[in-house]
Amino acid sequence: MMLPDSDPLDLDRQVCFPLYAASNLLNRLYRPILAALGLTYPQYLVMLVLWKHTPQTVGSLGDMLHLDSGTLTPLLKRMEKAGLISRTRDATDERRVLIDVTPKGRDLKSAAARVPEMLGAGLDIDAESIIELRSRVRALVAALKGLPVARS
Amino acid sequence: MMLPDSDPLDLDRQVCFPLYAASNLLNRLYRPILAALGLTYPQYLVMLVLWKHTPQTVGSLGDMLHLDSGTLTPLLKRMEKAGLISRTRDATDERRVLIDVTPKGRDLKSAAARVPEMLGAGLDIDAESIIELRSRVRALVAALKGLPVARS
DNA sequence: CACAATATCTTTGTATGATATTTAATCGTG
DNA sequence: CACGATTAAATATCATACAAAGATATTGTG
Repeated sequence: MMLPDSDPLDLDRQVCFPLYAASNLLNRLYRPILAALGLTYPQYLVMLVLWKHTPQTVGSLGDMLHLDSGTLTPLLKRMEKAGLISRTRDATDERRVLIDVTPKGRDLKSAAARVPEMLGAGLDIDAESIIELRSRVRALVAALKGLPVARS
Repeated sequence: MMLPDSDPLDLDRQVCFPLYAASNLLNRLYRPILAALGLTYPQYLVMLVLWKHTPQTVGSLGDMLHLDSGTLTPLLKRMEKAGLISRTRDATDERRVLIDVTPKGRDLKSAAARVPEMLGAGLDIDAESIIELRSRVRALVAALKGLPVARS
């Protein structure tokens, strides 16, 4: 994605590149903090969803996190192996797999509550900037989801 | 007293999640377009740098793209195998590897010039929003780079 | 000059993510 | 009810990313 001025191949003019870099850098920042909980960042996102509402299907998790089953299935299997969640075929519709938190997964919630503040700690950015940024990025995500998906 | 919407574990309140989602969605959008050029998104970023200034070392590419050599080395090897770049030990300092574009890599530039406009095409976002977003994300990236790296 | 500290890149192991393909279950329609 | 179309997950393959460890080369300092 590009702004309508000058050299279209200038890294500094790209909008996507800072987003890509920010995503990588944030993941790097989260990693050691979440590792203490035995989680990766996408696994943490799955837990956030499950702590709000359970059970979820692989598909409903994918809708919320914008990921598909090809990514989620192996990730959820690792979480199951770690004892954080359970995966059960839905008796009503055997195509679906229901994802639920285990007691161990539920226990993690209190420790996770401190994660957001730990992240913000060293970050030299004011609240207004963060809120404005969040609003702008959300608008972009909405626009990206609204795009007609190219059918092959 | 805690307001109901101030739950720190609410997915909707996170700043990082929209950034993560936007990055994934953008990569998904870029993929088919760049595939026509035989590039992935990070490979495209490497080419953007090289088209501006050459040669680069693995380290200088990493500084600019915020990636480390553990990510770049295999990526650059694939690009070398594809004939887009060359990798040569620096005779002056044998620790360093100089990365340069091949004629084939240089030829790709004209085709790549149309990539940015192809991306923006279906996106329903006005220029002001994009500029504001870019500015905010850049500030975040700068703040993230300014953080003291947590030593384990 | 010796040699420990540093710098640069590579390798290894683990975990994402993406697309395409496959498998199994359910739905819709004649 | 039959059966093709659709849906939901799982699987296969490829390419990132990261941390940590390893291999070389260079630098700095006594």
